Amino acid sequence: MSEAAALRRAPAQERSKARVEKMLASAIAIIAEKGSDALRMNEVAEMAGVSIGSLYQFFPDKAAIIRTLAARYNEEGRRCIEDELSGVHDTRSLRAAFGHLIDIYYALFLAEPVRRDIWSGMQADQALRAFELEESRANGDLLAAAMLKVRPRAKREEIAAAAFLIMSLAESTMRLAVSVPRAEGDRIVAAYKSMAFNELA
Amino acid sequence: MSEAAALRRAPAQERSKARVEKMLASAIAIIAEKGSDALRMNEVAEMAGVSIGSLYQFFPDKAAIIRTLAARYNEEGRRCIEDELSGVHDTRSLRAAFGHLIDIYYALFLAEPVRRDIWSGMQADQALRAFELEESRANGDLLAAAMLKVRPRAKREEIAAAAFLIMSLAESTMRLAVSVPRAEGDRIVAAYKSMAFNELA
DNA sequence: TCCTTAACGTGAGTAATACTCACATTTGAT
DNA sequence: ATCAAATGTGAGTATTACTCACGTTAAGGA
Repeated sequence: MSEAAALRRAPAQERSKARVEKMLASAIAIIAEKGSDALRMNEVAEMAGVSIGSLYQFFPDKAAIIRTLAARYNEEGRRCIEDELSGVHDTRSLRAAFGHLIDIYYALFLAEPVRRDIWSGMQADQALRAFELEESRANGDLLAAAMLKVRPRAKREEIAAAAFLIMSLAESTMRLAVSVPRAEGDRIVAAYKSMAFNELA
Repeated sequence: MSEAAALRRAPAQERSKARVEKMLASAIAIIAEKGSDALRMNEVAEMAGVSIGSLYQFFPDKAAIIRTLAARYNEEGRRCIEDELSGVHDTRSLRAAFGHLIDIYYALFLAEPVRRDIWSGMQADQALRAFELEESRANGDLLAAAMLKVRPRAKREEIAAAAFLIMSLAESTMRLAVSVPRAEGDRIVAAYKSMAFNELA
């Protein structure tokens, strides 16, 4: 899985597996409390009750921690997308599925501020920004497949670009929406649904 | 102006004014060559031919340099927006103006990679992210005014939210478009125009 | 049960870099 | 000419990501 690539060495024993999870949980706790800008490797190690050396035994660098967490959030999002789009067979169901998907995403962002803070951490590193782009592309491919079902005669390249854009901007919209007062965020999400609906089919 | 707030002390004499400009020019050169992740304060000072102390005499921290550069790019963008939207009087002219605006923006992003790299630098700091949000809001207000001219009976709050979103996502779209091969970028920009058109009026 | 080996664990130490500060120099006004 | 304010300097400090030489534990074979 994608997590493996981020790790310097996969934990083989149960003992170390639990320790790695504790490191990640500590990182989440710190990000939740102080934001990803304030994530300090020594603090992660201390909170997890391990030495700084152990932390680096498994994570090659700080970006690897951010990347691992992002991969988990992305995987959760990916499953939502697949679930929602699997039953699409016409324009009506595509729009319904997409609208539902946006609602779920928005609820996730509202409930878990760490989701947004992780993203901030991702932007600090060139490699992480590239990773984020790949994830959006994968999500775009899923949407493109659903759109092609509904509009089989459309140009594939245009559908692919539109789908990529729609999924990528959905993320941007969520980050924007949770950065402003709730009432305004709701209006922003509604506006995005409206924008995307016309482009879907 | 907004630059003043970013400076620790405004240069009063001609001599220092020129030196500050040289510092900014050096920062741009470094970002253009190696990206904003690789911006080093000592290198900026060295390239500008000043001591590290002089650099900090005017810029309180690294973020201030990024912020000053971003403010200049934003001001240029703001003027484009005002110019284009000033003549709007109906749906047709609003769409034409917006389409033209996007084309200009895209051309700017393609011609000046530093524009995108500056943005990456902005995301590294909480205060800079907040600054970026304010800028998008200001741009959104300009668009909202034009939209209200065309749709005077619409709810102001909804127009404001839609305009804010459209301008904010326009930036996101540009960054995405210049991150992929040119042909794909063109399709993405076209898709965004199409999405936004429906929401404008 | 003992031995071997690989996995795991440690934390003082290194390197890079943002930023400071005590002091020197230059400029403009009187 | 003289003073004060503005400007200029760079060695030094603080922070923090990351290393490495060495110690400890667990699993498997004899």
